[in-house]
Amino acid sequence: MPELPEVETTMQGLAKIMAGQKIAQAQCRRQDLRFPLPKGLAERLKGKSVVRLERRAKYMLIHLSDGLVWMVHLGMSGRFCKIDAAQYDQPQKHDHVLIALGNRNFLAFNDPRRFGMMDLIKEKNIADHKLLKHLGFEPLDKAFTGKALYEKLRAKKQTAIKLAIMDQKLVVGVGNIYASEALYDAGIAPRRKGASLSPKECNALAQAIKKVLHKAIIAGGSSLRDYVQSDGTLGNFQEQFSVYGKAGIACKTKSCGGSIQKMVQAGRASYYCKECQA
DNA sequence: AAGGGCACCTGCGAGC
DNA sequence: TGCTCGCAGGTGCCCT
Repeated sequence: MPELPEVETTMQGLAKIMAGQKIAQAQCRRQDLRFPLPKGLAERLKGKSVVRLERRAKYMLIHLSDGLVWMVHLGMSGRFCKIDAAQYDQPQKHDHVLIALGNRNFLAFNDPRRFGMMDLIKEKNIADHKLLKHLGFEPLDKAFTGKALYEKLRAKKQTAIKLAIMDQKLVVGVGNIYASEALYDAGIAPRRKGASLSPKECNALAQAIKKVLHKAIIAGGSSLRDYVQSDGTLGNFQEQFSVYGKAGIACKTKSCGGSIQKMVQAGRASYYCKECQA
């Protein structure tokens, strides 16, 4: 479910509730998420204060007062819900980890498919973490430019461009939805080989990635306010999709006369307009 | 060595 | 109405 915008808005929502607060209590109800939860997670969270939160790729890094970092990935179906004391005592079906904060706020990590993961690591080891050290550019960083993308794609001779931009080693945070959206915006066909893109096309694509992610963050942020929503819909952003999930619908570039096509790449749905994307 | 495919799970909607 | 099937927004790892 969550791509970078959802993780970013979830983290912003969490920050409003958690930052500066003490974790008064925690409970883990299932250990078996994507990976087993770190040993003694609940006990190790208890009594710590939340110093600050940051995002790296689709990982949320929650810095605690003892120099540990609580690392959370939402997987496909994970979300944080603000709950009340009653639900803390009687959690819902997929509430796997629960937190009671010093300010009498309660949070549940709910994840039906259990593709989410958590870890607890030392702050100084973040950069070396197995799941973090291979990550590529942050798409919203200044360093992620068309030139940088072009150079990375030199090494991606045979890979279709859609798969290349979803490769977290190249650029992080672009999932299946925003890959289709960004390629449409840049006018590039999803099946093109990565290495076939010109510098100009790489520039258009890098800008398109930034644009679609930024727009989604704004949409999610505006609907988030002071509670943690993250049900994946990001407010009304789905209504703003140009191609994702719109097979058979007329392309919004009316003059092209095309309609949105659906195909499967590496087992995942891709949406595009064959008139507008070459 | 890079790239494709699979596996990990549950829920939901479409179709019969 | 109730079942089965296919599909879902992530990603590490195995196999070729």
